[in-house]
Amino acid sequence: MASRTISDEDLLDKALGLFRTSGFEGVSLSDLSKATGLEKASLYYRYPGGKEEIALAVLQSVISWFEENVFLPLRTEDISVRERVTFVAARLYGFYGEGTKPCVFDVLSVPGGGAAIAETLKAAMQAWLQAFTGIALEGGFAPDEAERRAEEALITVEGALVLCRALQDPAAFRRAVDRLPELLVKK
Amino acid sequence: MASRTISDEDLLDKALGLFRTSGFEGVSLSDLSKATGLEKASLYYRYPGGKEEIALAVLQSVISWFEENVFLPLRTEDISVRERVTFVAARLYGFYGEGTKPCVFDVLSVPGGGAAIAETLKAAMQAWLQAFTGIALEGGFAPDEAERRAEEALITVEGALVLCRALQDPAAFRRAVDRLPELLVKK
DNA sequence: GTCTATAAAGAGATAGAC
DNA sequence: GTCTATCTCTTTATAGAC
Repeated sequence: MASRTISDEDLLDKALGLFRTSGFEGVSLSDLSKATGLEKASLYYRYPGGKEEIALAVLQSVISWFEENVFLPLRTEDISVRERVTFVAARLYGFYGEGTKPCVFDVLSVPGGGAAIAETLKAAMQAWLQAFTGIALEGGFAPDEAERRAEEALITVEGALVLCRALQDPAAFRRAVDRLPELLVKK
Repeated sequence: MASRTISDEDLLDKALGLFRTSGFEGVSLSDLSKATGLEKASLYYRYPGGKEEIALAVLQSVISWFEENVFLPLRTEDISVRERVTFVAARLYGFYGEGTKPCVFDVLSVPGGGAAIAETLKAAMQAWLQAFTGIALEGGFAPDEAERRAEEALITVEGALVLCRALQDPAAFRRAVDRLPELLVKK
């Protein structure tokens, strides 16, 4: 029963599922082993840095997803500014499982994962903020107002996900996502 | 060197400091022992249920704080509606260390603490939502709009704290708290 | 009511076979 | 490249002295 190999992509996807719901400290190598079908030693072969390196790779894969599905579409001028925001809102709605799946940026920002994770996280949030600021500028707001609204939009997404998790009810996330176009595009 | 006793209040306050920053899984009994000055066996004597019972007691003490400093002031008719919101905003600003201290409702909503914690958390968030809805009604909004605004206000507080933690910068919380009066009171 | 001491289970991590 | 086996440290939890 040799090589029950799993692709890096699938592996990180399984790991993402664990980390985003249980957090860094809440996930053990045994959990990762069970979820991926790889023994612990095999996980160390692929990620010599252990759990921290896996979490960091998860984070980077999520950042790639954002670049492709959020940051890039917001800059793509094929469609109107409002349509871009609506498109991205739909992507985010899916990525967060209609409000049922926590934000890995939020959950992994709880200390325990080490400095590399904290710094990667910080950069990711800054990039997200910048992307929202950019579209708000294109949406017709003055620079200061655009920054304010980008921050409010990001707060809305993250805050709604916290609310949904605590209330055990995803409904607030639907309403939050629906607010994004009004927040980022001037009428 | 016998009874280096610590009051329940001080004990839970130390425990709150640990849980709100590191989460349930990120805090060990050794951490609690160091922070409180009590040996682990003594912690079990006071809280036979161990870490879960301590976290639950922490949660209940925070809920008591909210009843006294948020829910009750919002209902107290000595001062104007707007003044009540401003007062509560200032209390929240202090409780969250000007944006430097995470929300224990957020952090403890990550699974791992057991069902009792999850249910207590849910009830706490519902109570907070209800308190904000009440003041928004008094603030001059129609029932539907009051509910919407209460949710948005709660999302703003929680989301801003997530942002501050990830960005390692408390500035957004100041702006979030300042938005509460406009959100909950009609001009 | 707090302590020391320790049990039992689980964690992260590595050696070496295949 | 994945496995089995094992090592060490930390975890939760309890027994029993004071």
